[in-house]
Amino acid sequence: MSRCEQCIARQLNSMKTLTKEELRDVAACKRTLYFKKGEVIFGENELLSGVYCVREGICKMIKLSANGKDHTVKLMGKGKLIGQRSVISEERTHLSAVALNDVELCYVPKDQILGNIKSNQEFSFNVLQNLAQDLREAEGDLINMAQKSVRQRLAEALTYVSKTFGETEDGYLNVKLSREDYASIVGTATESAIRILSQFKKEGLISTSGKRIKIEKLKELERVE
Amino acid sequence: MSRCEQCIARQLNSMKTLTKEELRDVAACKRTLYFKKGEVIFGENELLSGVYCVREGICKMIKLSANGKDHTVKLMGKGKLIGQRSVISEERTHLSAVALNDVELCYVPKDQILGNIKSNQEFSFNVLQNLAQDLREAEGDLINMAQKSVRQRLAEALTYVSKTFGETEDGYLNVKLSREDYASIVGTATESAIRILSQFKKEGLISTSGKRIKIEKLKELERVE
DNA sequence: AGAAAAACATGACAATTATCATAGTTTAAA
DNA sequence: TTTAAACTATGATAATTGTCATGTTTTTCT
Repeated sequence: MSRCEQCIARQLNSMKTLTKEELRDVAACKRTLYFKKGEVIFGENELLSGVYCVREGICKMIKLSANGKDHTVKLMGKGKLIGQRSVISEERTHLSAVALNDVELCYVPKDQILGNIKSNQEFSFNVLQNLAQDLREAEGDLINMAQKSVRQRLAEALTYVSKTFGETEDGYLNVKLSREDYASIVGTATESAIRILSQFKKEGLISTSGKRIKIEKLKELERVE
Repeated sequence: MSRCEQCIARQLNSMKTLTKEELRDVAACKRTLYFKKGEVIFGENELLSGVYCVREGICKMIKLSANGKDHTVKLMGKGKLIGQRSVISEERTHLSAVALNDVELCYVPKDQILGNIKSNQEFSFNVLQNLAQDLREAEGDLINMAQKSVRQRLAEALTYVSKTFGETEDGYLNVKLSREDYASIVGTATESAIRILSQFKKEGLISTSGKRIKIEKLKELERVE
């Protein structure tokens, strides 16, 4: 009952370079897993025996800190591969993966992935390009953290969520994140995130309905100082 | 007159997985370049036609910011490959590379590198593992920036420089960095870096002689709060 | 629908970090 | 060796961000 050929993920990541036969082998050993909002897919310092491909929903990659306030390093939406880095470098995980909402994941054993890396040149190069891209993004985030204010970072987080995960017909962000989530992404205290979002509201840059957020002035938000 | 076989860099990066023949081809098209302290190897948003391998000296990868204060993303010592990411992802550079002291670089055209990636599975996988490693480090830096104080980050920068580039027989750091350099690495104002280094001195964690720095109490420095 | 829990909001204050100013030191170049 | 330039040092003050406390609103669960 393998349907890897039609899987959305195949359109979105390195899997698209696999041949029909390779894909059939992946399908043969994959498993579909479901996690509810808040459930932990894996923790820090774990050995992974495979990678997870996000088929539905969003996961957050987080790092716990001493004071209990964790930092969200990145959000993984549809088609993203989780655990790829750890499997490739054969190290333990250094981040946890947590379901941000209800998610459906496709689990592929690492031997299958590594096997394809060794045997399929195109797949291997595609994974390489993906990692290079991830690296660029990580360095970009690092620079943002170093050079921009909390206010700027929060504005960017909003536009990022809008662009990456889209908006409903009435203009609200598709993804519901709590203020605490935003604080964790931006790297600030929850109260600071709340305060700044309140400012954005007063300035008319965004509006809210409950915890739903709507970006009113994208251009201005992108130019926040 | 190719001496790639003996090159120090061959011990330290993916080049070590190349066959004798491949290495000979690399040697045939490589060029050795020299840059004096402060000279720019390449700037931001440039297209690279090859990668640079550090044979002697240290380069810093920096990102310019609006206010003129740039951020040092990483230091590249002996054996590190500069520009690898941009060449692999076929994007423009997003960082500049600047000589931190006098450096000797080995330039290898990108076709040579990409060719080896396509043809030598072991080389390709090694590059993959290197990128995965770089990614882990970048994410680690991001988390440090988000979760730690300037004081903690500066303490880490000192131990990092000590571990990575070593010390002279009399215990001073091999690499001479200005306070401004440290500030740029840590992501803070130069005055703040100066102030905190002064504190470290008062606390006996380090001592200085001119701009040379000696770590006196490594353990305590690693545990700075 | 109603109660409990979670999330949001905001004030007051503290801590950290940045900025500006000014002076002393070290380094490097003439 | 002298002299300018660069770097280091430190105080005073401002700006940003974090913490604690408290009350309100929204969501969730029964």
